Amino acid sequence: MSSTPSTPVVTRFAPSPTGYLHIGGGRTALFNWLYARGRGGKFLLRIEDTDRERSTPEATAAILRGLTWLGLDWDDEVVSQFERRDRHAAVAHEMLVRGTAYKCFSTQEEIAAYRAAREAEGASYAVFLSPWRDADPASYPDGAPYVIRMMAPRTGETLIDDQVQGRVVIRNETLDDMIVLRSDGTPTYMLAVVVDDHDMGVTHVIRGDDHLNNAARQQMVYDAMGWDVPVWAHIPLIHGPDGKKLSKRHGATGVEDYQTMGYPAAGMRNYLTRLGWAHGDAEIFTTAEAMQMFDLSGIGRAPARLDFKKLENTCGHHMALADDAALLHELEAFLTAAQLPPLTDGQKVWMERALPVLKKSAKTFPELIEKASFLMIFRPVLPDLKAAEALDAVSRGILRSLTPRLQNASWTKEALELILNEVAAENGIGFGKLAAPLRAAIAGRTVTPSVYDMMLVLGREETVGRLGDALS
RNA sequence: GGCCCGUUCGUCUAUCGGUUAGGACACCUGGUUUUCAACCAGGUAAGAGGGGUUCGACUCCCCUACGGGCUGCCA
Repeated sequence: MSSTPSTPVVTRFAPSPTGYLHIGGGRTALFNWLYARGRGGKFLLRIEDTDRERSTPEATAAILRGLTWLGLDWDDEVVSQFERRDRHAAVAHEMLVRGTAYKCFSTQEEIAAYRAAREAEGASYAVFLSPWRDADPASYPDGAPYVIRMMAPRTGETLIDDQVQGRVVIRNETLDDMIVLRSDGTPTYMLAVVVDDHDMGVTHVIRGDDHLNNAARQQMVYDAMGWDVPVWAHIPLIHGPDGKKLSKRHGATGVEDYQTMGYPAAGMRNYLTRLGWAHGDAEIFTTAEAMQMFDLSGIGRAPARLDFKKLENTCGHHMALADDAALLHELEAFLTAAQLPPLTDGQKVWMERALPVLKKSAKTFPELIEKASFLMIFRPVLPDLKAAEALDAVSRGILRSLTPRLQNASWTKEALELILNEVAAENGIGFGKLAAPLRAAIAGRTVTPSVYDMMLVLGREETVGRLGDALS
């Protein structure tokens, strides 16, 4: 590896804008981001939009949104690969001058025929060997279209010294002279990535292991141009819960899907970091801690399966750990993203009071809202079937005796505790028998946070009001 | 087909030749308790199979099986 320890780290994420940000891509971006940020380096973003047929500005916007939601910020301007096509072409021609590439006039039909013939011979592999590789320029056909092919070594082997996969050896005879410039003058991906990574000063290429084989060919381009080869780190792809490659039939594959499902971003980052990477027994950590700990050697070599239960658990920890004000903001952002009605001013006040308690037991925003349902509803509260059952005649009588005492109580947990215990004792019932109808009257349902927490959040006026509604 | 990569509890993983193979999620049991959670304590559960190397293999090598990737004038 040519980059010395003193070289500042530069990583990049380079998605193709052909759809939303895939969860696997999100994790790749996260790894690159953590690696750079943990070392005071740069994290760059490049959009690989050279395929004009499939690239759309909407997809680019979706990718940036996904990264932003995940909390991954990038340095410098976003680079468009397409806009750099002239530079790519210039490099291809420079390779021609250097004698590390050549013009090939073979047509696609000729290439197909070549392969078919080799296969008919029973050849184990059929890399195309261009007849123009060693041709005399004098024999070039006039004005015929041509591609520029890299003059790859035909013998020996190429070594990829990969930080995750180890030393991977690829025999050069299994690699063909790949095309670097198409007959229409546009660069191919293999050329464009190398030129861009070099020009952008990328020192560490951390990407999916579907590129592991490509690395060998790309390394040849670096060599052909006399450029420093970056540090390689090819990480395994994420699989679905069934161990198969993650695809649409698994459901959520886009980063934004996870946002609308209500996972907090911090939990998502933690989970994604831990998926396929480990640092001893560290499980729950902040992003700052992740930056400290993250290293290439901790990345596993086997594809990891997505586990929603663990994702939820991890998110639960981060929900509980979250700063209240920040959590409220994220909750509001979630409501918007999920196209749910925003909080009213009154609900917001209650939510601020409820958050310190509710966040401890919720794993996702939908769950948080579910637990906060008692403050999302308006008077008069309509009890559901079970709540109505809890409000039988006897219970209503007891609540009736409770109400006046609440009107004069100081609104603290201790004072309320005293009153409720007294009322329960006076009626010769356990606290549970009192809490059930009280809960039903306040929340209209039988599963809620603690009655004290609800009363404290709602305040005296609302609590007494709801009791009155239920008893009238 | 060829080439490349991978395989430890159900899942994510620790281990980097010598451990009762550890942790986390999930699951089960118990505790706490005003409901549901949360929380606390405990428990079940793993080295794909077969050969080597070695005093000793989860760890190193080979084969097989299974999974994945690449094999484009896509990225």
